[in-house]
Amino acid sequence: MPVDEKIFSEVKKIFTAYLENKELRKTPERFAILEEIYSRQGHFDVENLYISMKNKNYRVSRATVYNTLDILVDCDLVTKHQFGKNLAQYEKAYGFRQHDHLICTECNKVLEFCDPRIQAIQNKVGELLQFNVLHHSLILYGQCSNELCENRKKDKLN
Amino acid sequence: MPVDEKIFSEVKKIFTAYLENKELRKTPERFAILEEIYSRQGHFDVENLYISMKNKNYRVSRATVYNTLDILVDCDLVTKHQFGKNLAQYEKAYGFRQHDHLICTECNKVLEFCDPRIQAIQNKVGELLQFNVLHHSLILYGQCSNELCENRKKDKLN
DNA sequence: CTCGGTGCAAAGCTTTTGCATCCGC
DNA sequence: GCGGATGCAAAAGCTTTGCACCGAG
Repeated sequence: MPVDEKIFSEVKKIFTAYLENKELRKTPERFAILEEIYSRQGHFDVENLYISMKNKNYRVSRATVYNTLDILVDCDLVTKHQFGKNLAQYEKAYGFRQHDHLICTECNKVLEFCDPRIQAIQNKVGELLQFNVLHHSLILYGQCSNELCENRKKDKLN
Repeated sequence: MPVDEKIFSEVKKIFTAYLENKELRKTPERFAILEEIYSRQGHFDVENLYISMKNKNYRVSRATVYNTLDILVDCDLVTKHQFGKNLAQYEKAYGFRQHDHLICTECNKVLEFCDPRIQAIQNKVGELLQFNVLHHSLILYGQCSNELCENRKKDKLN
């Protein structure tokens, strides 16, 4: 079984268990959305996802996409990001290493990185301020190196 | 001179220099907005700020508030946050220690903290990925201790 | 006097809501 | 069959835009 299918079957089990536990209905739309998300690469927003499903002639509404994403975020199968814009970005979360983001303020490129010290900070701050820290969001903003930054290339041409 | 007035006079100088450097006009609205921001405590959103100024019978428009906030964020006198909601939160940034945030997912309380290791992470990741990291946003999400969490208190009463 | 900035209102976008219909349990 | 979930469209909420007028340089 390919890695992706293996992950998807695990994810489906987790989602099923979560829905049963919360006494929510196991509708075909919810599983179709989950499948669509896990077949994608990288970040996406609600409109992307909605259009993709429409293009596959799947009958869904935006309302259901929003509803299902909320549930998937709740059960940690999907992560929601607010990268400074007013458009929520989402990302599949199971079976992929937890990571943080680095965003180029010039070309909007998003890179990912991991640093174990963040976990340490999370623990220390939680202890200090008596908070039960469950998750975090760390975004570094800057400019990527000249060779890679598309906007700077354009600037040079002008 | 009180601390706040001293800070405000410094901030005004910085803003003036920035506007001159960028060849932007030094309009009374821009300085009134800056003053209103620096006379506030904690976080605020555009509507808060707009209403406050209206209540003081100052004639401003939302458009000007948005425009001026963009400029103030550009020159680092104001910080913009997206705390997971689709409503931008702002905060004065000069003369106050740089810090990060801890948000209670139950009662939405926002605490602040500092940890020098974040600077180290920022430097290391920047070097590793060839990024010129300029600033960051770290938000920890969790639940505050029972005694402090208003929502849990309410839950207990019900 | 010029043209950037402002106020106001309208438009734009993302997200939420209301309601009739549908279908999982 | 009941009541939660869905689809659709309308509404809501934040932000941006267009345009006439104002005023900083």
